[in-house]
Amino acid sequence: MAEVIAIARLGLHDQVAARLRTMLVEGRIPPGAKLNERELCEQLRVSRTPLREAIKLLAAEGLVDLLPNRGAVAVKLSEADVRNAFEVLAGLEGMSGELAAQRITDAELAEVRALHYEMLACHARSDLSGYYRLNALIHAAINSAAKNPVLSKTYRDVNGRVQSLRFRTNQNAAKWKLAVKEHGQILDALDARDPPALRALLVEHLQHKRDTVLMLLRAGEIYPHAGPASHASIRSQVAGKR
Amino acid sequence: MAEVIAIARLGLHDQVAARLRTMLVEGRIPPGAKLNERELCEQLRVSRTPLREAIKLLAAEGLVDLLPNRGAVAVKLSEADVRNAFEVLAGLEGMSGELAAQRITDAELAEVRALHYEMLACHARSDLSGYYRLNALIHAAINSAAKNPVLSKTYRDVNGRVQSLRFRTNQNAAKWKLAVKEHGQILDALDARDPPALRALLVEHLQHKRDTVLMLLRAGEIYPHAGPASHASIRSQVAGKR
DNA sequence: CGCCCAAAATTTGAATGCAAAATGCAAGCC
DNA sequence: GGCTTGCATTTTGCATTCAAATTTTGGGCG
Repeated sequence: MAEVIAIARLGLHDQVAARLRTMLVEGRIPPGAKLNERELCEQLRVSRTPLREAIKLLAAEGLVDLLPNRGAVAVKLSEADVRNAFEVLAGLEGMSGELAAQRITDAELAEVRALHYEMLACHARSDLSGYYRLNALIHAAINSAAKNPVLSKTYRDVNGRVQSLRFRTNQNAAKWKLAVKEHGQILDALDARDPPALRALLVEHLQHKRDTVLMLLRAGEIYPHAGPASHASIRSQVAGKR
Repeated sequence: MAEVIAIARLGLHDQVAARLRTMLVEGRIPPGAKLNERELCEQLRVSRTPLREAIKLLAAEGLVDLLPNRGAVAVKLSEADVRNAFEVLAGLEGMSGELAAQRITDAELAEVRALHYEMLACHARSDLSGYYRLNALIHAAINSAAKNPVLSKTYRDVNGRVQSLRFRTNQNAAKWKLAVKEHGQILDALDARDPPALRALLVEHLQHKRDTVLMLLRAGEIYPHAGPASHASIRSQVAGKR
């Protein structure tokens, strides 16, 4: 009997962090909101200690800003923050593709192809949430094929910052179709083991995603209706700390 | 009166984290060593709570591995870990250079040049530690000139993982001279605002640094004499978590 | 003599308690 | 009447305490 129990092998602070992460990404804790410790304590039914540890973790991940003696607030990304994050993300994803095209195994490629077709199925059914799930899996698979755990972790870190925005992005049909087309080209480049091509495609893919997010951000469809200037300024200062 | 006082506005856990970081980078806490909480508590004269928070932070930064219910250990980088970290670092630095060449201001360029000459002075005097300091400042300046805080933070995060190795690297004269020559070319490319050239130079520069570190790592001059296989395996598993 | 199991001791994880800082409010002052 | 100042309340930060898990050690058994 080997791995009978793999449950509860997780620190409490990790569970709390995971739940908070979900709440932040799904917008249940709106951007700019203060994270009241006592409130969250009784809501999550845990003590303050693991909660505070979780908050520290999220601060390191960049999902909340930690103001000394003033608690934590959910980050409210400015347009510049989004541009910066996607710029880095594009670089990392391009790098990931370049390496994946060199190092991917036949088995891994087959799996990516399978996921790709599943994604096409979701697109055909207009199953947006399923599409997003598969989309994330495909990118994760490519990332994994790059055979560089440090790269994967770094990508996850940066991606976590804009994940909440991507989550709320409801693409229009045209954008969606373009994204699907790009995914086809990505698969081709991967199949041809063409590093520069894959890099270029992924960078372009991310740029399109960035444009979509920015457009919705400007239209105020993501952060419903709020003054973006207020906390955005401190945000920038905090980002350049240490 | 604007910025008269900006003192002591630092949380205790941050101070502790900073000291631990130094201890780890300088090797006062050797790689692979267990971090005993009680021990460090009386050594740093703080309670366990801020210490634990600091350790969690360092774990997020990748400087220590956090084993559930078993405490933290200082990371002992395997050769693969070093390769991976430098691979990402080269990508980030290349990206940084590409952007810096586009966005650097004349004033920033002048400052980089000044730092460069200071570095040459250190080289002439065989002042290694001064050289390292200036070298770090130059790279930070280029990073800063890229005008992307997310990129800067990401670079710092990844760099922190191998900083302890770079710190212990005593270059030989030939390697040193080559590095200085490369820095000259880097300055030229920056001066010419040539993004692709600067990218290529920085990537190459990082690769050379990687080779130097790897050579010393293999020779056992960095991790004096220990079985690298033991903890390296768990290290890899831990790296791919979440 | 070596191996395995069990109980003690150490160590980590979580909860509570206490002190300090910040926020909000109200009264006094200009 | 608006602004500042002092006090009360709330909230955060750190220390201490309690509980759970792990490692160690001692003894018994094969």
